[in-house]
Formats: sequence, C-alpha cells, structure tokens
Amino acid sequence: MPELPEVETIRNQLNKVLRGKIIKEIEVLREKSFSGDPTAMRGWKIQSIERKSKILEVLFENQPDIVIVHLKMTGQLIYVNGEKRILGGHPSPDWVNQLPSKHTRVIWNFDDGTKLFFNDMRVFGWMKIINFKEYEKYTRKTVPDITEKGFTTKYLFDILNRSKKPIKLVLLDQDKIGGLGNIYVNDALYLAKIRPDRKSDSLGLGEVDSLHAAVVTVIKRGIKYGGASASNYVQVSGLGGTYQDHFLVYKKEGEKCKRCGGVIKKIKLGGRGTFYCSDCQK
DNA sequence: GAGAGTGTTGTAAC
DNA sequence: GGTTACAACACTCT
Repeated sequence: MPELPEVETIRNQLNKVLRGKIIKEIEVLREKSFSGDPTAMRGWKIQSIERKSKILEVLFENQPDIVIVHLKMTGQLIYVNGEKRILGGHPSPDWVNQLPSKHTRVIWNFDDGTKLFFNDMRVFGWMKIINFKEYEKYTRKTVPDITEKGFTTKYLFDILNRSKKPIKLVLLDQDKIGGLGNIYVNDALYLAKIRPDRKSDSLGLGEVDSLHAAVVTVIKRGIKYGGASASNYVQVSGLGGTYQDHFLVYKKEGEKCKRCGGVIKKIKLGGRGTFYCSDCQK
C-alpha cells in the first residue's frame, strides 16, 4: 500500500534511528523476500536512507553496494530497540515487542542489539543488494517523482497528451510519474475536479495545471499526516499514520461530496477501486 | 464456506 | 506499440 508519502515517512524515521548502525547479521526467513548474499552485509555501517519514488535505498559507508527496498502492498519496516517508545512519540503497540511474527520475512540485527524487522504479509515486497551500476534499472532514475523538480506542469502535460488511456491509469504508471498509488491518485483527481475516466489526452493546459497542483498538494498532505493507514501500513514505530482521517474521496462511496453535495461514486478502472464525485468532477 | 476485494507492479496476451 | 488481464500471496469482508 505504501505510496510516496508512506515511504517518505518511513525514510525520515529510519534516518533518525539507523544512521551509524553496524550490521551484525541479516536473517532471511523467506528466500523470496531478499535477493543477494546476506552474509556479505556483516560489518556494513549505515550511512543514510534515501528514496526514489516508492523505493527506499540504504547506503553504507565505504561500500559501493546499496540495499533497495520495495514494500509493495503490505510491507512494513519496524525498528525495535527495547524501549517502549521510539522517536519521542506515543508508546509503540505491544505487538512490536513480540516480533518476529508469522509475517516477518527478514530481520536486520545490529551490533548494539537493536533490530529492524521487514514484515510483508503478501510477500510481494523485496529487499535487494545491488551494485550502484544497477541502480538506474531498479529505480527508474530518469522518471521524475512528484517531489522532484522535473515534475512540472509541462512534463505532466506532455505525458498525458501521449496517451488515450483513462487519466487515472496514466497517473499511476510508475514509468511516467513516480510516487502515486491508488489512494492519492483518487484524492488528487477530486481536488483538481477531473473525472478519473477522462481520456488522458483530453485535458487542456489549464486543467493539467490544476492537476499538477493537486497532485503536489495531496502528496504533501500525505507526508504531513505521516501516511495513510487504511490497512497494513505502519510507521517505523509500529504506529499508524493519520491521512486516512483526511481522505477526500478514497473509500467514501455513498457519502456526500463536501464541495458540492453530490454523492461519491465507486467504479473500477484498470481493475482497481476508483472513487469520484460525479457532479463536480468533469 | 465460497467468492470477491485489497494500497503494487512485472509479464503475458490481445 | 498501446493497452488490458492476470499473477504473485494472504488476509478481510460480503
């Protein structure tokens, strides 16, 4: 489920707790969840955690290889240091101290006794050790993500203009724009007053300008609220984000539109739930 | 209990 | 080439 705001929240928190940690041992409980030789990582010292679109990158000191992580639908990264609360926030939920659970796929053990758990119920997510040369292939370095300067109205107009697919599907295409997933794309289209099933190339420049602003706004809002915990996503402490309390249309079918009073409808596009107001989204 | 639905994305098929 | 359908997996909801 994690989209850009969720991954960014995790990145910020991991940077606070993992910098300078030295790896003692990597336990791979499920082969499919980890690619590369985990024993090679012994002694590596974490330098920083970066992000490109929805992919996390763990960089190590004096080490050309990096570890990239994709959480896909149900991945979680949870840091445990034996204290009831981390990052000065609310106390971590009890289940955090009972990890590993049956969904724990990989455990990073650090030499100070602290641990990072990679949980992933559906086993779609992965961790990979890659050489920096393979970096572009995995992170689509040339595709701008929403937080980057390359994501401009002009860029958005160009890619939308090249497709006749429903606009929502183009916005979700990670080869074109990095970072949007099903939650934020629904809310962004609502904010821009554009129907998700509009043909991508039917938008005028003014509409694309509104859409660009809307996408940036919902992503910023998602980050501000620490992500959306509609189901599996949790932060590094095991606590949820709160963007789900601020959904505009996502999962609100049957409710009244706060803007015009119309009823929020649910349709299916590209096989996924799609929510919009049929009155004020044109 | 069966069947549909779930936040992602790569691949196969049309 | 563009676009759609499905699979990967495990759980919840109807």
